[in-house]
Amino acid sequence: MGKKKETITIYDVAREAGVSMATVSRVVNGNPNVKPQTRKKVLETIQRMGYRPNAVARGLASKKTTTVGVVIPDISYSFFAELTRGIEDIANMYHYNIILCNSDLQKMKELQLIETLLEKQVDGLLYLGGEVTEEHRHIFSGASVPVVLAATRDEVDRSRPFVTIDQVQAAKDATQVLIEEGHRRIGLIGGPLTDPILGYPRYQGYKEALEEHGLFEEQWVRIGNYRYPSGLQAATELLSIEEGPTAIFAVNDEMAVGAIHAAQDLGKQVPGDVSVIGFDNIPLAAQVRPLLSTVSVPMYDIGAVAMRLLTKYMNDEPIEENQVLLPYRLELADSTIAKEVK
Amino acid sequence: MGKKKETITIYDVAREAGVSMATVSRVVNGNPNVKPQTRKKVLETIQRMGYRPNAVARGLASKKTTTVGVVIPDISYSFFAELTRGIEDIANMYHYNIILCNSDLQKMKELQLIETLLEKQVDGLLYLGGEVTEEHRHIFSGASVPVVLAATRDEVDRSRPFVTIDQVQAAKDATQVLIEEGHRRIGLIGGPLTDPILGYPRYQGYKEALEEHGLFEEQWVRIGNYRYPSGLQAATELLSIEEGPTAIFAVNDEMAVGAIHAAQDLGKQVPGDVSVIGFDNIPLAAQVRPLLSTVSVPMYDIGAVAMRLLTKYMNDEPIEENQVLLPYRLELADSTIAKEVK
DNA sequence: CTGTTAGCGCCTTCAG
DNA sequence: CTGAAGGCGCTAACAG
Repeated sequence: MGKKKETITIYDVAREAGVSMATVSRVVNGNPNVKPQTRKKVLETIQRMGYRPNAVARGLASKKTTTVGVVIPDISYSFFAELTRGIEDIANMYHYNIILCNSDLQKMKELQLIETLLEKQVDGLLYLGGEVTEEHRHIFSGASVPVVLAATRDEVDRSRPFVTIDQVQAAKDATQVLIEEGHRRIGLIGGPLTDPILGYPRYQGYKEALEEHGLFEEQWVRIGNYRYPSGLQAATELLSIEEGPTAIFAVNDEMAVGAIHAAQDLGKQVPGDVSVIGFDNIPLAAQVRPLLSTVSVPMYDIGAVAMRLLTKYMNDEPIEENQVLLPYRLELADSTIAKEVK
Repeated sequence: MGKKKETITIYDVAREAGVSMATVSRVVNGNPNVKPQTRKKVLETIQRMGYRPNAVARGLASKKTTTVGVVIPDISYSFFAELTRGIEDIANMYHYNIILCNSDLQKMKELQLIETLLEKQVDGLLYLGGEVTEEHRHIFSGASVPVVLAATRDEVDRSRPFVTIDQVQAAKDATQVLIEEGHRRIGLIGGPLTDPILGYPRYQGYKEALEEHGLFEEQWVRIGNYRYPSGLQAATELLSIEEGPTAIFAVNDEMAVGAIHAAQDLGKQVPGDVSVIGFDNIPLAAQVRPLLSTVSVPMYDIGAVAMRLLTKYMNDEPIEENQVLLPYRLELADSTIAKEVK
């Protein structure tokens, strides 16, 4: 390991094969302007010498690294893991690699990572799930490479490309399901309302749906941190209230499953005594009893579409739509009573 | 977006600040041999001109990219997502970035990705969870950068560094728990026996434990693909047998949870009628009722330790141990009867 | 402490 | 179809 092999370069191959560096470069890059016979000879000596092209040198000379930067809140969240899979698959398909960075949604860390990625001369940048502040806008617009947002959007710079879903409407639809089931007291397990990406919009959708029926009551709102334990706890509180909620909308699946277990731990039946609906449709939703009703978000597709959009920018392909709201779907399973409304 | 800004280089800064490129390079790289006053002046003009160092050029000149390659089976598996988080955190701490590649355990894809990563001049390589074949050994030993294995090992080249756990012993311990509970018919939901990394070793541990008590019976072995549905199905089969198993060891948590649900769907109590124990201790294990007993594998630590080991190689630090078997722990919860044996 | 000078390995005109 | 030559932006001795 770590042997300091004397690196063999394009120059060595050229000498060995009796051609010029330019010719070797051409065959390495699949340039058609090479006589088949010459190409064959070069290919052979490349093989024989075990030559491996240096992508860094190529990057410096060509100003392309075939690498894209991906800034993500936390890869251990299955939501983002799924999204990243979509990104990587498409990236791979177009022969790009991805540099993955976890930001934990810390603004300073995000900005610093973006800066680093730009220094590394990525050909494009994908910024996932985080807030877009003034500083972000500044660095994005100063970048010489395309930047696409995924699972988030910029509410100020309306021209910034993005791929996500309509959070407000989806949350509204989910709440609507519970209303149509006849519930009058519907609790929310939300995310921080200071979170402009998920927390607030989903709260807003919930609120709008209830207000249209005069059912909104602040007392049934609890705030969690998107993780299972917080859902468990919030639901335990809500369900311990005398004359409390008979249904709960949790703004993501982890918290929703926490809510189901809270109900069960309190001896309540789901959905008999309490209906629960989640959001995202991560694998966990199908790995719990009762199966969780949820808003199915096309996580993989968000990543894939965002990456595809980015490749279009990087290759100067024509772009018809650079701001896409992907469709979501209500996945009604066993934690609510109503089945397949639509 | 994508504006072709005329790139400003170290040379521009030097001219503007009235110093040489070397000096600018020094301040950019924090070299102490610069008069404070000069440093200040340079820093100012860097700031003013909005100069951004080009890491590709630096990489070519210094032969270091501060980037490591990570080849992983599938980031959407929470096991690997967790592991990757450990890797990235440590990488970040040492100022490295990671290029992440999913291999889906396809040998050809693995080899091709490794090749690409080496072309990109990564300073080191982390190979996770996959089999190490002759071709792998060949490319690894030909690489001029260190390669560390994580969550896998090379059974042939006994010198290749790795970080993982003792799979056989852990599986044996898990099985032992069920034996000590008094079960005589213990089913296995395993992975493919052709999988030398997880499938076979965990099967082996199961088998050894049972054989020591004369309890091994081929008929109670079922093979899944590590995913929830396969566990559900395998368990449904096992539990439908007249005089079938009264306990099940699933070689990973997803399948184990599938087994719990299979039992419940058949009207059986867990652990009253059937005990279930899993393996890995992914978050899901704590998000199911009853809480899953499992073998707790330090996923994050495997990643972190492997990355730390890699940094040592990359920085030529002294290395005391380059093959580490991390400790695992039996996490006995509610899907088995015995509590905290130790 | 600071400047000069070679490259790092490859791509890309531009001639021929 | 092929070769020669000039960078890409930066680091790393080596002088001074």
